[in-house]
Amino acid sequence: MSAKLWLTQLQENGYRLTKARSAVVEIVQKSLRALTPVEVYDMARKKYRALGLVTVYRTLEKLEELHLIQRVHQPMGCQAFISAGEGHQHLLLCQNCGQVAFFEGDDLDILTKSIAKKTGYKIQEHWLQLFGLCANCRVN
Amino acid sequence: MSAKLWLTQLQENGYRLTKARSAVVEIVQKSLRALTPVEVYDMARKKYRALGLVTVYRTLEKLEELHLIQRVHQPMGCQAFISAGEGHQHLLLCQNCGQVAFFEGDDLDILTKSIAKKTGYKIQEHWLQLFGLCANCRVN
DNA sequence: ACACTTATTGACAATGATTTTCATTATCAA
DNA sequence: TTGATAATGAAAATCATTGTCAATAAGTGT
Ligand SMILES: [Mn+2]
Ligand SMILES: [Mn+2]
Ligand SMILES: [Zn+2]
Ligand SMILES: [Zn+2]
Repeated sequence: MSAKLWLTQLQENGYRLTKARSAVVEIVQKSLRALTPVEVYDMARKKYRALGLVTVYRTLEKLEELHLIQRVHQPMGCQAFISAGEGHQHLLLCQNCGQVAFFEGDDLDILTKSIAKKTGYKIQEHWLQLFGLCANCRVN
Repeated sequence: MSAKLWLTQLQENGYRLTKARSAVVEIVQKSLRALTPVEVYDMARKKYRALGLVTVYRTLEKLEELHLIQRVHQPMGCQAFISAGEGHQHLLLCQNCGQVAFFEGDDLDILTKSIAKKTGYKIQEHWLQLFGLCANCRVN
């Protein structure tokens, strides 16, 4: 999905198209690693100087609401966002450079059924996240 | 593990045994759901009125350091702690009452190997967390 | 039991992150 | 072009966490 499409999505949901939003979207959409609000602010201000940090927060809020981005939880902190995968996907994070890869096709059915039986819980959701080293960082 | 054992652990690691710590430990150790620092503060103050919130933070810090508690990440927030499981375990959270259950015996080897091959990543860790309804909340 | 050393405490202040308020501005439908 | 109003950035407010510090209490040795 391109930045243009994100902006369209915003418009289609009744939000106006502004320079501030464009700048934020452009940064977040193409980032390969999760960014914090301040990081987005710093980077996006290179494209649009007048941008305010508050607007970054507000824009991220809307992008999350539209499922265009998702929050990334990490040992070091949980306030970073990354362009969201489509459908049911999971994250694989490089512990060195932060690069995020998506993967799908996990089959946790057997596991969840077994856990459900053992614990008596009705399982409705799961979070799975892998950590490691990306191809680049692995060699260096 | 009992509250008494936690206090012993603290002592064995050179920390002194105090009323403040006892109160915090007693609350956190027996809780079936993850508690935030303020929740711990409110609950522990019923046992020890003079307790300060700062001490709760400091005690939780030490308990985490000794792996007696662990941070719980949830959609609503990531600043709650629960008595830690032993060894490699995962969490199962009740979305209604917050009750936490541990489980082990997940076998993600096949999955991680497949992902490693596909992505080129070297996988070193994983986070797995299940969400659902506990036996009680399921019926009510 | 007592005295001594020093870790621990709670109050308060400082910081950092996020949210709210508000007057001004810019978007977009008419 | 105009007008209604969503969106903006600055500043202030709130909330969570961390740092400072003088007073206190835990544990050690006597
Ligand atoms: Mn999955
Ligand atoms: Mn596991
Ligand atoms: Zn990397
Ligand atoms: Zn429940």
